[in-house]
Amino acid sequence: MDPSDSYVLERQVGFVMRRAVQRHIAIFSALIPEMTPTQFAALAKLCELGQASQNELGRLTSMDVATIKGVVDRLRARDLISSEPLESDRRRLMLAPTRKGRALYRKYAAQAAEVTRQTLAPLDADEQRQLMQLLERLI
Amino acid sequence: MDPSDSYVLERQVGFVMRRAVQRHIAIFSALIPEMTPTQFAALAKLCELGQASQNELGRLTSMDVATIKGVVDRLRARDLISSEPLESDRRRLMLAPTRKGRALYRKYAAQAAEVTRQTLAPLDADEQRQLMQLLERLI
DNA sequence: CATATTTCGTTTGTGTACTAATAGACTGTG
DNA sequence: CACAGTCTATTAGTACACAAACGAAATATG
Repeated sequence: MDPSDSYVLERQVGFVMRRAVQRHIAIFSALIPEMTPTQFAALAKLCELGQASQNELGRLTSMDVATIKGVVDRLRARDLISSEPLESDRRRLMLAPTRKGRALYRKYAAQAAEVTRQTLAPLDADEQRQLMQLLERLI
Repeated sequence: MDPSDSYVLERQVGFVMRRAVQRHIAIFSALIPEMTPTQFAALAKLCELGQASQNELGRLTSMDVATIKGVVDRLRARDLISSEPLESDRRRLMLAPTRKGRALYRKYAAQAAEVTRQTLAPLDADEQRQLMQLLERLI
């Protein structure tokens, strides 16, 4: 049997999702050139929480330990978050947004919501809700 | 205004898509440990076409010129594809799957389709079709 | 109390993915 | 023919993303 009977690249979810993510990232970096989507996600979650350990922040933003470390390093290098070892558990590194980090978050929070709007713009309101619900059920 | 009124990480398409892609990649690498999704996409498209230039293959698999180069390098290093400068246009690098590459593609084509099935498994047939159509309209 | 297990952060290595810059080769137009 | 613009591939640099392995610290269990 011709393998192409069972496999057509363009019909695979992975391929379609990869392309959709590419478009989303392009929109994001046009609207928020100062940061990557991942960096913004980490900063936003940390602003929402006030503070969190690195590990915790990674879990809440769905980032691997190695990934969150890199993201935290870059945010800290830009003085957007601060880190301090925890007294009561010296394995843990408590993170908190700096004043500068909170300001940047406030500056871009509306823009970040706009990124979602533009990404979903080809769909009407009903379809947007459907897509989000279907995607959430894939996780 | 509290920024969290307009921005909630978990409600952003980018975040939800990133998580869905993470799950998809986990399923892929469980079923096809020998190759990454990107490498399989390139190999599959090349098997479908018979041959293509590096640039052309990149366009057809939605990979940047720098990205497709790395993918091609790794496939060539494993002797899954061959490359040769084109006589009639010495800028172009013609690629073709090797016998080994075609064999590997045949071996995994059905598995790759199974990856899509497992990724979409939480949805019924109708919802699967809906999701694919909605995602395609985002591109 | 002692030790087995778990947790947290780090490091290394591999593989996308993009930008920007460069060089070489082709094409079209004056 | 000349040369401006375009196309192709490469390189360098930055940033996720995951696996695997490690040490240090905390916790659980006997």
